Amino acid sequence: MLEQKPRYLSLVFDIPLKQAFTYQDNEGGLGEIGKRAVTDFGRRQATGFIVNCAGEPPAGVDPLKIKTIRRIVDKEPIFGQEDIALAEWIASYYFCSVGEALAAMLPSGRRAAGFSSFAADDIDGIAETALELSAGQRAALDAVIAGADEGAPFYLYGITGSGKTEVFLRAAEFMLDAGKSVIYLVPEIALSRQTSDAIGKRFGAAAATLHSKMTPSQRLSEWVRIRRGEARIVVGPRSAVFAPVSNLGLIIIDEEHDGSYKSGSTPRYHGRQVAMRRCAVSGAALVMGSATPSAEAWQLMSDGKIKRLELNMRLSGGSIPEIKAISMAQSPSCLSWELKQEIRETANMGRQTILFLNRRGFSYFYHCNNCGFELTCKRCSVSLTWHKNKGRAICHYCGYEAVPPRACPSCGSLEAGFTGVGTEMIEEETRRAFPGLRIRRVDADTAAKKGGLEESLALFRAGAIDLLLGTQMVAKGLNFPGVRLVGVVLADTGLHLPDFRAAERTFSLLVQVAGRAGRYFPDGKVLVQTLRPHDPVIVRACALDVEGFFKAELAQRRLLDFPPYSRLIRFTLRSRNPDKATAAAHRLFELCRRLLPKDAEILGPAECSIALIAGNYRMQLLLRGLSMASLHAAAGGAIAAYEQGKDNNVYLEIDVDPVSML
DNA sequence: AGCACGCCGACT
DNA sequence: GTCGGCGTGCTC
Repeated sequence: MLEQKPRYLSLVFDIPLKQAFTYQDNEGGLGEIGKRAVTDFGRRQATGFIVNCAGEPPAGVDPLKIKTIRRIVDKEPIFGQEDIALAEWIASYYFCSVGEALAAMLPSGRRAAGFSSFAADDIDGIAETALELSAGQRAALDAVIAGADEGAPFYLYGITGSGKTEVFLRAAEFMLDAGKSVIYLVPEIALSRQTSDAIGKRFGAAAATLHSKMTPSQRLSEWVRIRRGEARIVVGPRSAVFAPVSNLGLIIIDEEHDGSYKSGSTPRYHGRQVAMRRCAVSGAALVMGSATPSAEAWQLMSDGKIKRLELNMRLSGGSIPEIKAISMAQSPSCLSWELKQEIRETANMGRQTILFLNRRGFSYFYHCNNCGFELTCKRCSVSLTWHKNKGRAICHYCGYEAVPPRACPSCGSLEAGFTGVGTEMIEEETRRAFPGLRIRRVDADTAAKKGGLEESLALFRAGAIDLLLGTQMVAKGLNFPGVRLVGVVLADTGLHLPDFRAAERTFSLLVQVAGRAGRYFPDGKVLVQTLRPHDPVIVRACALDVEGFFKAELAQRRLLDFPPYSRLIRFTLRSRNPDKATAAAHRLFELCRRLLPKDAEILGPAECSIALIAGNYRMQLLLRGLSMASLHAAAGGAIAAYEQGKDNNVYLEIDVDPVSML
């Protein structure tokens, strides 16, 4: 009996519409699940993904409205059933459409990571041929191999230079030998030509790389090599977690704590979360690693849900540099006498300095210059942000408002108020203090210019620059042999962002900076300027006391019900019209309140920390609960109801497990 | 998200 | 008199 050809195709599109659209197959009848098709969609043409084929149109579709496909794009399906299932999981977990999820899984993706990676040849000890393993490395590798099919993820916890990379590579080799495929995730910024080249040399033609400097056609050809099974180990950033490998055996997540694993645009997925899902579905092993794990990972390790493997020996025997906190409490200048002295000395030695500012522009927080007191929200424990127009300090989590005290509430000093520090200011002052030095500033603005960052770093490496001044991005490029001194201009700026992860990020950054400094210039010095040299976060970072930090930080998180002791879903409502944004936020709040489970609560609505972006006013609402499942159900219901009576010109953004609260 | 249709303000 | 602002509605 002749099998009836399916004539009706269900297509999804890369737009926020969650429904599928039915089309008739064209004459050739080549429509198949997993292929793309060009269609007439509304008044334009659009490419959609075929997610279903049937002999009859689905019920509820007006047959008169059904159009015919223009053409089928792909000869062979680009997505298998398991890829579509993963996209459906992403769509339901992150509240996006299946089409948006599928688009993100493609090599050219939705906006291909626009970040410019730079030539930090941070090969982190990757050797072309396998090195002799230390006892610690051997034990870790054996554990990974022995437990590879048991299900629980592994975590290689150890300082920079303890040889995590070599263990990752050996585990990868083991999987490749067993006929399986490997995905090796690295943070966006650290991924350089040299890193991928080094891994490429180690694995030869079996390796594929997907990095941000590649052209779309290069990405596509790598993608095809992976799909065909020619490349079985894939190295890349967040989006490489979707690499179309068959017979997945292992996913590696290097620098697990790194924020670039969380997507900043729809679909707002977390690479680690997707990796866990892929591994769970396929039975593959998952191995992560960092010297400074995320609080979530640390908690899972404490609970034994992630197996912790410690690597605590420094292979090269390199020493940890002296890390010193310098109090800026009474300093009239943003460069302390001591830092200036060290810069001068370094220059006299013919060596180089990196000055590190962990935030661009200005940030304001209330601070007492006499005793170090800071104004924070009692409920949310985040800094209150100064609103000049209202004359009030406001909590951006719960909306709490306070009139900032004239005198310090703690010591009564009048030397209290809102302080701000910016890159431009530092640059100006540094140039004034050291007219003879060749100084270069590197930040998002200067890096935006084509090759601006590359050029600066090349000049720095060549010794044509004496002092490099920059933001986060220089932190990962600290492996310049000519550098002697690393100065953190003001550690507090990151510490006082209105974000419950502020301490974690500041700590992590300082430890990473110090770890690298010691690795690449063992005679080096690290000076950390701070308004509060006795702040436990600063003290523990300078002592590289990760255990101590997490003990205190997790106690605090538990007290305030923040992750990892709760889960979050964040709603952002933006509109040109502030009243509409506010009204929409209150309406969504009401809808959430009605559906809210017992073990959950709503924070807000409140203005976002950055309340006005590009003419859009932003309000936020935070759903917090013990289980993501129940939060999810409530959020889903609220969103559906919200979209029924859609307030026009208000855009709703949903962030599940948000990483940045700004 | 696009894209078109549609109705009110300052310009060749 | 029109160009153009963006509010509204729809996409098989």
